[in-house]
Amino acid sequence: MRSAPDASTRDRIRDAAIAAFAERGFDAASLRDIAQRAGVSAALIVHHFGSKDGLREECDAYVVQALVTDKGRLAGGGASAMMREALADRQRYEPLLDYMSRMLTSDTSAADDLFDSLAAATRALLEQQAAAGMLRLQSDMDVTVTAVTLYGLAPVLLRRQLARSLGEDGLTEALLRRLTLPLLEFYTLGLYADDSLLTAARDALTRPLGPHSGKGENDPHQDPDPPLAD
Amino acid sequence: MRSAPDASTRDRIRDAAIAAFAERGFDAASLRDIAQRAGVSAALIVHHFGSKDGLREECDAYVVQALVTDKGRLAGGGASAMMREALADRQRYEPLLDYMSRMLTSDTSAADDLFDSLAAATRALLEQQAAAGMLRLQSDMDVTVTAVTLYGLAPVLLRRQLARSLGEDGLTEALLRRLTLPLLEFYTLGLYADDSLLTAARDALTRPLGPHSGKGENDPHQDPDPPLAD
DNA sequence: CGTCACACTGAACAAGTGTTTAATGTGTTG
DNA sequence: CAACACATTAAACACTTGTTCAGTGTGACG
Repeated sequence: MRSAPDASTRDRIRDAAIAAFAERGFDAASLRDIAQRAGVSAALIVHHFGSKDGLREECDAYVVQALVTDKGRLAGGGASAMMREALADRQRYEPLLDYMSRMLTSDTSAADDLFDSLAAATRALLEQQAAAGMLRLQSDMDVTVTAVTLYGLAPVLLRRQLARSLGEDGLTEALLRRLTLPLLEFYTLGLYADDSLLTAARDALTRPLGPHSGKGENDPHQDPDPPLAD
Repeated sequence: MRSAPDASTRDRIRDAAIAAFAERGFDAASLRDIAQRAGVSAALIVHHFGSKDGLREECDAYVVQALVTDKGRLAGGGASAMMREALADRQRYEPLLDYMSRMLTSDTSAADDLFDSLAAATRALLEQQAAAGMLRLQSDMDVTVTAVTLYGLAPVLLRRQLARSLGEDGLTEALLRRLTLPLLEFYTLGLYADDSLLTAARDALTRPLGPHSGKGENDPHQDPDPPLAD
């Protein structure tokens, strides 16, 4: 993350730290590395932020604010808006997305806050669409909100694999264009042509108790995602 | 000549390393930490694996094999089978899932191999279902395969957030049960009640050139996931 | 002017890192 | 037995880490 040349020293350090943490991870990025990027001494970082952990906390807070709070950027669009923004100003947002990815898979409370914000934005969007009659009736809205949030985040967390798997070089505009229709078809029509899997799972779940209630090889419940065809 | 090398010590070190890497990350897990878990000295690890990086490579390979190759565990079920297995033998698979999560978001070729294996398993499953007439016609099968793989992985990578967000404590069986129907409904019926978003995106994409082809505020293309209601 | 505050630095420090070395045991083999 | 191969270790090594320390420069304010 490159900050404006006239940015305050504190801000330059923070931006350099975000870039370094995003690029190499919190442990691997050293204070001296960050200091060099920011053009200052390592001691000055401690002077300003108290400790490396203090620096991290400030970076966490800044990234959350930049991605969520700031301008209510996500309030309207969920994770998709994030990716569009990232494309529009790639130099600026790429480190933020990298940072966010590392954050979301870490066990920090800042990660929890970020995810909650994203989920809240997703919920707001879905409720707005539900009010407009665009949404199919959901059997468990909390699960839907969480799942849609997860599914919106997956291409960001795994964007390297996503791009590589489809022969693109990063989240290019061409790639997003190629994803658009298939994903919208998925969201509109689903993946399956009939409801055989669905009704089978429904039957299995409503059956009070299986033949032998233990966890056999063929569990009654289908599960997250590519559900099995039994 | 040489009696069969005492594999048990090597294996104990490898397993301790996988647990340590999964728990604290590759950088944060020290050789001495791993050595202590395995009940050996740090020097012995280097003796057996050459270096910490050598140890990592062996752990990577082992995890890939345990998750993918071994018994063709995933060949039939994609990421969903993984989670079911993880539930069935939690003590054993939890470190593997943690390790896999860190692996998939790292920039190693082992991560690429793992993802390719998972995608191949997903493709096999989808093609089998397509042959059985269960699948809706896909406009871009490669995108579908990649997306379904991503969506299957998301609950694993973000399982902490998934569980926390739904008030559960980890990937419990109760949580998987609760996810089953909503997700299958999603895969069977989609999220939206009509195709307004879909046709709007189709129109926008097939329109040869927009009013001003630059990247304006309202891009022609919808994008990954919670698509905007324009 | 003095002095107070503070951004800022190079050098040093203690702790931890991966790795090397020299040595010890221990079993197998000729 | 002697000779060797090899698992195993404690100790040392060179290096990096986050942090501290003692100081320098500079600008504001009396």
